[in-house]
Amino acid sequence: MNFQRRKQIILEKLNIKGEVDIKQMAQELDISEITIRRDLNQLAGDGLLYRTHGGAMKVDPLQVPHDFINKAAKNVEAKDKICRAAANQINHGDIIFMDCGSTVFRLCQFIKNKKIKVITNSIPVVYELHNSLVSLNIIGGEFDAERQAVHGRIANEHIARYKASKAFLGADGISRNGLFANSELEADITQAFAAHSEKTFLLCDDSKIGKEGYLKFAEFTLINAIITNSKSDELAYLKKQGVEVIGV
Amino acid sequence: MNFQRRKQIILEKLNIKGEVDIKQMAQELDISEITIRRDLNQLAGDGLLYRTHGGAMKVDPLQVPHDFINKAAKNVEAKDKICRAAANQINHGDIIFMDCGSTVFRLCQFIKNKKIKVITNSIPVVYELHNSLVSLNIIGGEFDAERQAVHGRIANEHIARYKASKAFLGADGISRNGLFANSELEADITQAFAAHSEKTFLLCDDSKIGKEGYLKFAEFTLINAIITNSKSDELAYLKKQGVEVIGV
DNA sequence: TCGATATTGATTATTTTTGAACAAATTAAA
DNA sequence: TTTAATTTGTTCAAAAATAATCAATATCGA
Repeated sequence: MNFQRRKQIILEKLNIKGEVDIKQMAQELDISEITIRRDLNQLAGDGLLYRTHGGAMKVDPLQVPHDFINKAAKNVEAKDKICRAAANQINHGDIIFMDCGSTVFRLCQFIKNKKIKVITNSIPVVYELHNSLVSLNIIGGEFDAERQAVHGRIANEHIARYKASKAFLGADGISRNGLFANSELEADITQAFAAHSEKTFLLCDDSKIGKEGYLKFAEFTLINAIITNSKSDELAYLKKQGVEVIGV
Repeated sequence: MNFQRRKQIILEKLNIKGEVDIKQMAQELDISEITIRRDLNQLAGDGLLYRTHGGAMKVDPLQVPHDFINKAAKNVEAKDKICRAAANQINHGDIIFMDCGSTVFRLCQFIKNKKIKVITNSIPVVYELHNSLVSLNIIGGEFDAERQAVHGRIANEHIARYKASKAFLGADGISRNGLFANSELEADITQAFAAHSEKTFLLCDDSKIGKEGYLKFAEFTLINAIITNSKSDELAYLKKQGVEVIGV
C-alpha cells in the first residue's frame, strides 16, 4: 500500500463522510497510525484537507459566507415552502435570473439537480451552485460586500445582453402602490432583471406583503407572479389586477 | 520480450487493475526489477502513468488537469515567495487585474490589507478577498466550473471597459518563443488583461520557465515583468530583450 | 563479419518510506 | 483550575525502493 493509494482512499472517504479518524483509518488499512498521521499532514500541507486532532476534515474551498447564511436563516419554514413552489415553476432547459435576496438564495438547494442556466449577480448563489448540474452565468461589475453581490451600471448592461425565460426576485415590500426596495442599487437591478425575462416571479414571505419601504421603484405590474405564504387581503387586490398569486 | 511488448502489457494491466507492482510484474514477466522500473519511468515521462514507490498507478484524465486545489497546493513555498514579491509591487490606490491561475490566487493573502481595487474573473479570488479592504470588481460571463472562473467573449468585453495600472497573471509556460496556455479560454483572457493594463506581471515558478505548452498565444513581449524563483538561463535572454525580471 | 549502439542485468550507494519510542503539546475530565 | 488521557512532533533505526555505475548481451547497419 503506497502513499498515492492511501491518498486516494483518504480523500475519497473525506468526500463521502466529511471526516476521517486516524485510529480507524490505521485499522482499516492495516498500517501504523503514524503513517496515516504523516499522510494527513502532507495532504493538509497541500491544502487538500483540514487537519484536526485525531483526524482530518474535508476542505470546501468555496464556503458560503456566514453572515449571509444567518440572514437567510430567518423565517426558514416559510421561505423553504416558497422556494419549493418556485422550483416547481422551473423546467428543464430554462434560463433563469436569480437576484441577491435571502429568499431567492434558498431556492438554490431545490434546483441543484436541474439542467438549467442560472444568470445571477449573487456570489452566494454562485457558491451554492458551483458544482451542481446548473450552468452558471455570473453578472459582472462592482462587488458590493454588504449584499455579497454585483450591482451598478455595468451589471445592468450585462443583464441587458440576455433574455431569460423566468426571473426569481425578491423585494423589500409590495403593495397596491408598487414595489419597494432598500436601496437604489437593488431597485435598478431588479428592474433590469424583470425587463429581460419573459415571466417575473416575486418571492416574498408574509412580512413583505402590503409593506411599503424606503424606495418605491416600480409599479407592481412589473412582476407577473407572486409566490408567498401570505393570506393578506392585499393579495386579492393584486390578483384582481392581473398578478398571478401562487400560495404555499 | 522487448520494450514495446512490455509497455503493452503494463498499460493493459494498469487499465484493468488501476495499479501495478514492480516486484510482481518482474516475476510475472520473468525479467529483472530494474528493467520494469526503467519501463515505468519512461512511461511516466510520457505521461502514460503515475509512478509510485514500488510501482505505478493509472492516470485519470478526468482528474487533475485543472483541479484548482491540487494546483494551488503544489510548490507552495516558491509560490508564496513569488506572491510576497508581487505584493510589494502593489501600491495604495492601484487598480489591478488578477486572473484565475493558482499562483495568482495565493497573492490574495498578501493584499488583504491594501486599499486597492481588484478586477478578477476568479471566484476563489472573490471569496478570498470578499471581506477585506480590497474593493472588488467581478468579471461577468459564463462560469467555467473546471477553472472556477469566468471566461469567454462577454468576459473579454468586460475587461475592455477598464484600464488597470497593473495585471498579475499566470501562464502555463514561457520561453523565448512566446507565452503558452492550456486552453484558448485562458489564452484569450490573459491577452485581454495584458492589453488593458499599464504594466503586466507574469507570476510563475521555475517549472514554467522555458516550458512550451499546448498553445502559444502571444510573444513574450506581451508581458513587462516576470516574478519568479527560477534561475534559468532563459531568464537572462528575456531580460536582455527588455523584460524586467524580479527574482525571489 | 565487424563495430557502434541500445538493451538488460548485477552491484553498490543513496534516498524514501515506514515504524517505534519518547517528550511536548493539546484536549477532555475532574 | 488541576489532572489524566490523547494526540502530536521529533529522533532514530530498519526495510524497501531507487539511482548510478559498470559489465554483459543483443540488435542493427555497413
